[in-house]
Amino acid sequence: MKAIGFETHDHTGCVADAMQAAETLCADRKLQFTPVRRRVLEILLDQHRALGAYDILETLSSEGLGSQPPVAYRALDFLVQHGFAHRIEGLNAYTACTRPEHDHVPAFLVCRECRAVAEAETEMTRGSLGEAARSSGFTIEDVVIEAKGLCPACAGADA
Amino acid sequence: MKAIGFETHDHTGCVADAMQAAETLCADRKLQFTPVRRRVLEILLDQHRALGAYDILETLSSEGLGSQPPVAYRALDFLVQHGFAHRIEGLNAYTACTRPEHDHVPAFLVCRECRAVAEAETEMTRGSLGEAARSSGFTIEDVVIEAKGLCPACAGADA
DNA sequence: TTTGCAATGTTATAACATATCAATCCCTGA
DNA sequence: TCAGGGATTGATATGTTATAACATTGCAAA
Repeated sequence: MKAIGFETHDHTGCVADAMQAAETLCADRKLQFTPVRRRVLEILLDQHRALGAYDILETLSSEGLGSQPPVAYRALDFLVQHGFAHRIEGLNAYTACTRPEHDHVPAFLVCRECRAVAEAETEMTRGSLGEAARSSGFTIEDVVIEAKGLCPACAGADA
Repeated sequence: MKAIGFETHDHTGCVADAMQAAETLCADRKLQFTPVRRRVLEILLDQHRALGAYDILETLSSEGLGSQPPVAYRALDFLVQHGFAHRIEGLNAYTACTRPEHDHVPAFLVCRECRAVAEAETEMTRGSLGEAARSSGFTIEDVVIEAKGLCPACAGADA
């Protein structure tokens, strides 16, 4: 139970809502929202920060849901693939998506201390990068935008 | 000897120029441009694509310049720290900086096939992200922007 | 000469990720 | 209802990237 977008909020409700949304989306798209996948998303939502695959695996393992790396990676791949989670490249870690409903190019604010993650909108992206790409004949398939720094809580703790 | 910005160019000259620039900058800033550091930058420049630390280590090792991982990582850290190279998070790899002279927030076009890397300018960045950061009290220290896709050469090879 | 400091050398291990193949589940059409 | 096929899981092994920890070297300032 940490920061989300670095503000406090009704966390229990936020997790429940997100899980409900995921259930619905999976049903609509005829995706199998299996126990492991469900639980991994729950674990990610519960934290609002980036977790490594092995962090997740540890929790799964303690709950008898699987103990080998592929278990965690498969579930994470599924969640990322379908937009329920994002991979944070700068940390080799994963975080729940705060807006699974609509298609977006996410940008992240990632705290290097506590690994809290806030997800921001980005209008641009296709703009300045898109031009550079077009003019050189490069085909963009995916864009990653991550800002690393200190969240309010950790900045305060330092001072 | 591959693409740079995905166009052909005078590669020998480009490497020599970049090395010369690095020499000068190190002298100005009283940085030790040691043989291993020099050679690693050369290796990166020679390729214009992202190389893993172990790729580099292999070359170093074959030349008697060191055979253990820390050798490569230390040199890469130095180069990245001082702006002579960038880390490509999306590949866990490294590439030479094409503009070490001026301070910039780089954006990369990274080919997922051949790992060729083009470095683009970004005017914005501080803009939309900066606002989100400010309003939530987050302190940005570093921004990573990477677009993954297909370079012209690899897109052509597919078709 | 001593002391300090940056860079190296060296070993070991941590952390992250995937290939492979067998077994099982679950939907769907006959 | 049951056979087939695709998706998912189980399990083992291994590959890849990165760092901790500690010893040593080399140079230069005090």
